[in-house]
Amino acid sequence: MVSDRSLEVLRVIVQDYVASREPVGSKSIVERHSFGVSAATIRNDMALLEEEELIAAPHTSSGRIPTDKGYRVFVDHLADLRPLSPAQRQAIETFLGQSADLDEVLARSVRLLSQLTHQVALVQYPSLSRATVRHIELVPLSDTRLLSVLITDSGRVEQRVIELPRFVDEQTLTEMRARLNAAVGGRSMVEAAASLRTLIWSGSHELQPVIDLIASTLVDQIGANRHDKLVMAGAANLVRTEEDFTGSVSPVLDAIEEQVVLLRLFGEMATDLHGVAVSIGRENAPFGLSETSVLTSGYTASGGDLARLGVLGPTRMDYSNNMAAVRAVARYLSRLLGEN
Amino acid sequence: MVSDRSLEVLRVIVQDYVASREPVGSKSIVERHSFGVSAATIRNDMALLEEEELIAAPHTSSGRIPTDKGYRVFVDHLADLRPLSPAQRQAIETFLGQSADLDEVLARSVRLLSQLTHQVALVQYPSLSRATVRHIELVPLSDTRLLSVLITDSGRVEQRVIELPRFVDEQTLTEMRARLNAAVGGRSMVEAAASLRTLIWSGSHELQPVIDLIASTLVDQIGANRHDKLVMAGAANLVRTEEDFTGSVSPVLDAIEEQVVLLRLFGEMATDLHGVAVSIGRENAPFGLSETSVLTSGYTASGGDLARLGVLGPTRMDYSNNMAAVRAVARYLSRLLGEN
DNA sequence: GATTGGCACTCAGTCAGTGCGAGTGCTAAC
DNA sequence: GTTAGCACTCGCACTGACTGAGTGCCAATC
Repeated sequence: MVSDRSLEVLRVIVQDYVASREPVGSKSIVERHSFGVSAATIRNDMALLEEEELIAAPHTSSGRIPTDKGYRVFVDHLADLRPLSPAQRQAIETFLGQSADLDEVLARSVRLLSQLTHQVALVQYPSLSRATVRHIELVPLSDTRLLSVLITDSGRVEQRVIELPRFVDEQTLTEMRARLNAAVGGRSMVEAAASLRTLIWSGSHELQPVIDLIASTLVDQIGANRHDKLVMAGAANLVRTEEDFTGSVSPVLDAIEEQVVLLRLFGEMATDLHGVAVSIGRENAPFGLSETSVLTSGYTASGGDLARLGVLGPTRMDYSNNMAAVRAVARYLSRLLGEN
Repeated sequence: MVSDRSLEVLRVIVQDYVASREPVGSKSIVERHSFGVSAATIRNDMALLEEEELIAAPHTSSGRIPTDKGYRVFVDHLADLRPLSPAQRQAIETFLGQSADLDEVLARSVRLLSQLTHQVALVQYPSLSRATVRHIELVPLSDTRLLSVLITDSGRVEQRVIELPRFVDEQTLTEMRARLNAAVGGRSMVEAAASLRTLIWSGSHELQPVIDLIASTLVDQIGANRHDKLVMAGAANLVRTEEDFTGSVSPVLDAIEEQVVLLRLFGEMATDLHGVAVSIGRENAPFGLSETSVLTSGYTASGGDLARLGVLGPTRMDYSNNMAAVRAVARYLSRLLGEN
């Protein structure tokens, strides 16, 4: 069994290795930390940790570095969620303080997060699922082109251009607009979609195909879950930490340009709702990210819509700081978007 | 004076160096190309080219590589705009064939371009300047929160959430909506903004501040030129070509995350309208991109709105292919968006 | 005058050999 | 359980010799 001191040794190994990028040896531990015991004792502890596969030696005779399992224990039991520095808090305030539309807020959040953590930051768009339809607008762009705009009570807007099979006059359009709004206004997205699917046009029969087309486009807009969209920032940070990857970073860069992969990863990490979920190294192997760690946290937008944000970087990262940053930004974003 | 054959030598030096990443020597030239002269003659030509600073030797005794100036001559006089392969044409068709909204089209274009060129691709959002206002919609989100939606005839939509100082009933809102639409409907962006700035509320005096607030927000929306926005894809390609940069790629990655820089660069390259503009190596020094080349071309969206797209990569790149790809995507995009 | 063959010279890259030092593992003593 | 001592390992940095691609120049040739 690993003793308390052994765990303490693991902690300083993780901390020192993260700070210095160099395998840490027993001697440097007793130099830098006051354990009150000699290097030999530390060595015994390290032998224990190695037996448990919490640390490993890159070469036969060199310092030790944490394994994925070691990081896991560190994150689960040893990491103190270091509170953000005043400067960092300040950064969040000034960065997100000014109000703006959703796109803008998320774009700023992701940049902020990448600056706070020096890693690649990711923010998922909130799902539309729980919102209700506030308003539908139909705007003629030309004789046979129509812009349909769907507005939800959370203030989100989806637009789509529709090619009409035939000309529709302004008068009819007004009627259609009224009819559509009556059918969906105030309803939840699911209800609204159902209502649209069975919409019957009370006027001229010839217009039924037109209204069908519009309705199906709107259903499409409702279904166009922005949940499958995410924004990213700080790719440069990956290159800066290139030495932390045994191979090349380019497969990692490939993976993070493949949004689908990241979304699946985000999905699987959705267990822990408001805490920070951490997935380390080989745990991410199914996503082609076996040398990276991913920290995510959930945030809630208006209407209880849920999404995640997080950072991605080499397993050798400052978990304490990054977890705190992810949590702080998620909370701040929840507050900012929850106000609606 | 550099003879015709010398220029031909420059061409093959550029081509071979781009293909092999290795300095090319006189011997390998006569081996791979049928000049009908001996290596010694080629050497004389190369001495000429070196005198003109079109090629340079990395080490005293090694093959030669093109200088920035050499690439410039190559691009201006020697590059044949190699037509895209059928597979590439096919890719463009399938990638951009399906209709979708602007965001989606641009997102696809940028990915396509990065795949065709294996470089970082950039697409600027078209400016709103020449569009006219089609419609303004005001949607109450709560008692004191209002969503203002601005729709242009090019089918673009700008939204903004407004905090009202006081409650405004549905009736009044309808009047305001009508008033605003009357003031701006069908007008160009510039005219609409002017009209909004001087808008007087004919009803209750108490509501003047409210309409002022809404009007100023709308002016803001009009001014929110999306021209200052661009999308990027293929950052991974930069890392893959890392060896082509003498130093690190990380300053380059920094620069391309700084959208402002790229937009300024795009702005300065706006000379050549429909051709492909090329900026090579040190020509980009003011933007911190002195080891990269940028190829851009303009495209036109609906209403004559103009924007640029292009690729960015190491000076050692396949100019012929990339220029052709940039031009092809720009043309296709113009056709796709111009239809509106 | 352009082209060519010949030849000495340069220099980056590679590879093996060497010495150094940080760090371990083990054992015996405390 | 802790400590000191010591032999051993092995990555790393350094060195020096060697190789080969490639040049520059000159005299001969077309």
